[in-house]
Formats: sequence, C-alpha cells, structure tokens
Amino acid sequence: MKDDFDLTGFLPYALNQAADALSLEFQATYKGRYGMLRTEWRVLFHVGQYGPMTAKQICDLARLHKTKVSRAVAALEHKRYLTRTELESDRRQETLSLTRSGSAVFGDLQHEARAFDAKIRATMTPNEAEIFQRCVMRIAGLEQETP
Amino acid sequence: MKDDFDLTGFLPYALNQAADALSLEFQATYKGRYGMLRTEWRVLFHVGQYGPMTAKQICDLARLHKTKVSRAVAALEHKRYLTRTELESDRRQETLSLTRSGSAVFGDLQHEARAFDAKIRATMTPNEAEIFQRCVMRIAGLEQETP
DNA sequence: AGCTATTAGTTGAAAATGTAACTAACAAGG
DNA sequence: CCTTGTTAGTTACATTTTCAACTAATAGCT
Repeated sequence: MKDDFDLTGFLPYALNQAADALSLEFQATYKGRYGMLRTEWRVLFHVGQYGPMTAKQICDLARLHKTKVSRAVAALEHKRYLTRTELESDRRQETLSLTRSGSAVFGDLQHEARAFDAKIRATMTPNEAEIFQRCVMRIAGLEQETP
Repeated sequence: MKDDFDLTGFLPYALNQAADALSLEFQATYKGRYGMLRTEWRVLFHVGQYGPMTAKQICDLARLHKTKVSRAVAALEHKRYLTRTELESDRRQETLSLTRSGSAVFGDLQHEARAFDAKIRATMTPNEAEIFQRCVMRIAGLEQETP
C-alpha cells in the first residue's frame, strides 16, 4: 500500500531534471556566444553583479569549490574578461574586476538572463511564481531578502 | 532602472542550487550504504520502479545519455544488482532485471527516498507543495499524471 | 537477395570535476 | 622573533563526463 512512490515525483529527481533542463537551455547563450563554461558565467555574473571581489567570496556566495573558481578565473582572465589585483593589505587575496569587454559580455548575458527568466515565469501565474520562488530559495538555502 | 536583476533569484541559478543541495544530501544514502553513483541509483530506480526494461528505455525516460547508462549498467551488473538478458526478437537489445539483492537495495533506497521526500515536503504547506511540484514538473518536461 | 540507413549498445580519447597535497602569506601565542 | 596554525589560491592526480567513432543487429527499399 506504500506503493504510491513515484520516481518522477521524487523531489531530488524532479528538481534535477528541471534544473538540467533550464541549465541546458540557458547554456546555449553563454556557450554559443562566448564559449564559456557554466562555472565561468557564474563567476562572471558574481563579479558583474556584486562588483570587484575575491575568489573566496565567490566560493562562499556561489557555493563553488575553490578549485572550480580558480580555474574559471584563469579561463576568464585568459579570455580577457577580468583582471586580478593583489590586495595591498593581504597579499594572499586578489581582487577580481571585469575588464571593459568583460562588462560588455556581462551586460549582454544579464540581458539574456532577464529575458530567459521572464519567459519561464510567464508559464506561471503570479501566485505560482511567488510560491515557487520561495520554495526553491528555501531548499537552496538562499536567504530570501526580507527588508 | 532595469537594475533589479538578482542573480540568486535567477531561476536557472537558484534551481541548480536547490537541486544540488538535495542531490548532495540524498547522495549520502546511496553512496554511503552501497557505494553507488548518481547515475547508478537512477538506473536502479528505473528498473525497480517500472520493471525489466532496456537501456534505451531508461535513456529516454531519465534523459540520460546512452554512454552514461551503459556504464552505470556495467557497474550495477558488477555489483550483482542487475542482470541482462538478450531479447530474442531483437538481439541488439537487452532487458535489464534486478537481482534479488538489487531488489533489496531498491527496496531500502525507495524507503529512504520516501522519507527524504516527505521531510522536504514537510517544510511546505500542502498548497505550496502542490504548486511547487506542478511547477517543477512542468519545467522538467515531466508529464503530470492527470488520470 | 543485396544495398543503405538506423538503432542498441560499447569503447577510447579529450574535457571537466573532485580530492588532496602543496605554496605563499598572514595571525597569534609564547 | 619564532614556532604553530590558518587562510587564499594553485597544481597534480584520480574519477567522471562528454563526444566521436565503432560494432553488431535490424529495417526498409529496390
């Protein structure tokens, strides 16, 4: 009688399918246009969104392992999308800043992201979207801004 | 004025964070107890849930690439959790079936999965859970059973 | 039958990821 | 200062994933 278990309804499974579907779709944008990897656009978006910051801060915010970030930063530097500046006060850290062309890429991708996001939300009612967002954020452990 | 873009609220990003969080947490169960990989439990669950089937059917249902499935099947066979039987009617295909011990593992993990799922849903109101589920399934492209 | 195209599944090499050990810089207590 | 411990970031190696090429079997057309 407990045979009502449904794999496709199992949250870790369904959520992964959903996340994969969106990732794959959005990937076309940054991969196709700029040959970037997933971790690379994440790093780029962090620096673009929050301004110059260290790799460590990105690790913490994005919950990415430092080796992943380290390699993404190297790749983005190689593509000339960002530069590093050693911190005077602590020479272990380096501040990452977008170059002019990095900013341009960020601007373009941010624009795409907004449109993409809107497209998905358009498939939901405002109420659904609100609840959905709240649940996703809670599960992700991302704090909801409650100002 | 369009500066209200928030990376953490961007659905592909947030959904990935959420999916990662759940995957990581549930992974402890199958990895810890049975040394299985993510693709392995997925394959095991498919055969367990839908009964004997071919690798191709799993690929289509789970949206997994055939090489991933091929390797997971080999691993599960090696662990003696499933067996293959060549199809009489078409010798390219092989039907995958769980062994006795594979079924036992499936039973145990299914039990865990149910509990895990319930635990997550417990953080939502019934209404939230229903809407959340519907949105996830829709994005994942998983058809909702509407009997 | 005989030719070509597809299909199920495997395999090998390249790319990406995860893990652990490493370097360099700082911090804190003696 | 000088150990010992911690932190930011990189590098090296093992495991996974991806991609393309491959084999074997079938289908379909003529």
